[in-house]
Amino acid sequence: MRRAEAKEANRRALVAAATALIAREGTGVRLDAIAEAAGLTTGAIYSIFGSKNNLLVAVLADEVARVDLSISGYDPALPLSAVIDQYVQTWIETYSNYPGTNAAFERQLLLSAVENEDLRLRLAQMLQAELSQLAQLLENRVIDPARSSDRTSAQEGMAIAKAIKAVLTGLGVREPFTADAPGLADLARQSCLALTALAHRPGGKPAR
Amino acid sequence: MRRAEAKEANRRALVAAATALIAREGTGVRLDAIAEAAGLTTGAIYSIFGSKNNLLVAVLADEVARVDLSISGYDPALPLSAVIDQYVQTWIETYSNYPGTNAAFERQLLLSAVENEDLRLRLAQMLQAELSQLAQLLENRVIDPARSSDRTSAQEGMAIAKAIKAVLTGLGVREPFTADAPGLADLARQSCLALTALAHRPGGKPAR
Amino acid sequence: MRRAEAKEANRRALVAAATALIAREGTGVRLDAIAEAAGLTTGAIYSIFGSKNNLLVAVLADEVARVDLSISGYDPALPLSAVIDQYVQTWIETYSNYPGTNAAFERQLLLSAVENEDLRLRLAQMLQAELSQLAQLLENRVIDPARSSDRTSAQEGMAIAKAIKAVLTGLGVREPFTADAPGLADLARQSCLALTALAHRPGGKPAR
Amino acid sequence: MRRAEAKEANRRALVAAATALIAREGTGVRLDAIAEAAGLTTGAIYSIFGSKNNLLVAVLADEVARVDLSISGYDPALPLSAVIDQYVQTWIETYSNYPGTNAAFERQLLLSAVENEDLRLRLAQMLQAELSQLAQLLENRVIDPARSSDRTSAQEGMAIAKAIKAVLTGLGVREPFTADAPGLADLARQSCLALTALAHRPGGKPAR
DNA sequence: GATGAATGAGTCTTCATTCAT
DNA sequence: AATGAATGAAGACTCATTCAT
Repeated sequence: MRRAEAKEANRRALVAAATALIAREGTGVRLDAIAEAAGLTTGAIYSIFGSKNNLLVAVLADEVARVDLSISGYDPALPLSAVIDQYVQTWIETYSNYPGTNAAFERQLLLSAVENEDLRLRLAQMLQAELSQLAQLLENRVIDPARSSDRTSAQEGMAIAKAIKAVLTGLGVREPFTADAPGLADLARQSCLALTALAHRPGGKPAR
Repeated sequence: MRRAEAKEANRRALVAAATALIAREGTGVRLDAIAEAAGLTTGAIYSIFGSKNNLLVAVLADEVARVDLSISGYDPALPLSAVIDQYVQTWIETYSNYPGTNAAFERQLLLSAVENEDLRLRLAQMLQAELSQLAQLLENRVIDPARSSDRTSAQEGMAIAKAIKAVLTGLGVREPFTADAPGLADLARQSCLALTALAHRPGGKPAR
Repeated sequence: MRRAEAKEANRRALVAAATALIAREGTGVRLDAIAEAAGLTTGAIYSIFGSKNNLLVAVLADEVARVDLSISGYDPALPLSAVIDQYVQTWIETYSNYPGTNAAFERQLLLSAVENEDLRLRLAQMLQAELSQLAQLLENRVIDPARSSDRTSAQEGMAIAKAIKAVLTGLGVREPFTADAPGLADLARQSCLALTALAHRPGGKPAR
Repeated sequence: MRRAEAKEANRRALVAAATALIAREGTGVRLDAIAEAAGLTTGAIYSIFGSKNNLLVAVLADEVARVDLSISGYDPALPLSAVIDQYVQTWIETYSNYPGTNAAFERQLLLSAVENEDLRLRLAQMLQAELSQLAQLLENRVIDPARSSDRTSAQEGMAIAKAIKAVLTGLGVREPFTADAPGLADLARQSCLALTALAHRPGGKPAR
């Protein structure tokens, strides 16, 4: 089945080209540019995806899959703050490794998604999935090492997950408008750790 | 000077119309639509602003001015958490009062400014100003009412300000993709309060 | 109001250009070609008509108006056969004067109309109007000069009108596929006159 | 020779599918649609016919063959009006049996052939053949049963044949634009019978 | 200063056709 | 012989911008 393989390869090439170009120029990229970057023609895009919109959705789906893989399996014994620290660390690395690309890509997608129903639904779904994964990771964790019986409830896990996601998204979105890129990583880490306060309860002083 | 007055009135009408439409449809709105909403024609936009881009910049500048006015003068005696609470409260109200409009407007501008250098610079400047104001508000505040001598430094004020802004921006940007709009206000409040932990120091009690 | 006049002139130029080109090449003509022929640009077509389809409809409406004018006022005293003769004569002249153009235009429109709902409805309406006019012209006419009291009923007028229209349309549509263009006029005339037989009644032998 | 048989079967399937689709959607149908309807792929069309145009020609040729078969052998003793009646009856049946299909097919081909030289020549040839057959059928027929020696000449036969064909084509082409489909059969019959008047000569009684 | 008709470059999309398998 | 993925030319439509009135 050489045929199917070739098609799959082209499909991947197009998604990769699209991802890169979208990160740089936004979803307004011309199909010609994407096709050329993939060594194909616009017709191929239509042959494979049917429309520009479907290509965008495919690009998004691809991203979802990648994220799904990266957030798995943290040691169940880790306390809350350690898990958060590790998660943020991963985020920072991803963020720094693909200089600008990854974050820019998400920003661009967020932007277009507001005006594009198809994309909005997909993105909502993807973000929801990410959130659930993170919430699960933060659930049933020791809050204060000194009191190991005190663990995060599912609600707390979700609340912290939402707050963390908001902080990171906010930092990412605002990044192009701020001068001090260097301090970003630290701020992200400190802020997210501070959010553990959302789980503290009456034993100490409650956060609520 | 009737001429000048009329021009000024038209200018205002166009900025208002543009603000509303951008909030709803993004910066991709057609000039025709903006002109019509303002009871004028596209030609007027060129007469007054010279280009679509200049109109967008004007819209943004208008917003800056409005924000500058709203964040002023909190009682110097208020402790850190009270100031944050009040600030978030204001944000929530703004957010709810102009259903979607205000927040949507910022979202749209924030997101599309990435592709537009003119806009990016203006927006960076505006966001920086907002940030400084907020940082100043949070500076030299009592952290823990029990220890009134323990006050936030300028650095801490800035750090908390950045974190708060990130949380609020993140919540705003993600909002169109999340189901539970109702819980938004609470989450915003709790999260921002949790960020006071950024000011707690080893000597005092850790954030609760 | 120079503005409006200019627009109206452009509108007419576009309709004329479109009519001519459609006759020659069919409704598949490129908008560029039409615009160029009218000394304008494609944008003008969109400014004035909004879409290619609307232009086609306008072209059709224009044709309707022209036909409406040409079929009016035959002497009420003329007997049936004379009216038919005159009508066919007019048809033949129109047909010959615009060498191919007119007939070709109708043919082309008939063709595209089958696949274009908008056009189909308009054309149906136009053909219905034409038919009614002709039917009215043929109603209450003396059938046999020898028996001047014997006149066509409304039903008979309509039936003959339909038959005449069918013959003429049929001849027009088949014309590009027949060799003997010269005999066309005569055949049209004889055939239509023969259709008066549709009105003969029991006094002679009924046609029905 | 399994290969040849399979090819022939595919050929037939494609012609049948094309005929049906052309009837419904016109010659603008996509090759994909035709191929799919025939259970094949576009490549097969090129393998067998070489081009879309050749397929259309083949479809037309197929139709010619079918028509040749259907118009044969009317009783030589039948008078003119009876032959016409029978012919029209056949037409009406064909028309009604394949609801719309058959007539629609001819309509579409007739109309689109104008823009396609290959098709035009073929169609001209086919229509000429049909016409000759019908003319021959109408030649040397008794015009008025009361005067059996009065028979149609070859010229008269041809004239009536042309007129009948024009009427039927005209009715068929106009059909999609008229409301009263039910009356169509009757009108066709009456009109064609009225055309016998084309054979009446001064000596005999005038057309009734 | 405002009007609004026209411009025209920019893009997505369609589909007959090709060709390696 | 048939497949079906890719091609690429063609064409409709959008919209910021211009400019005569």
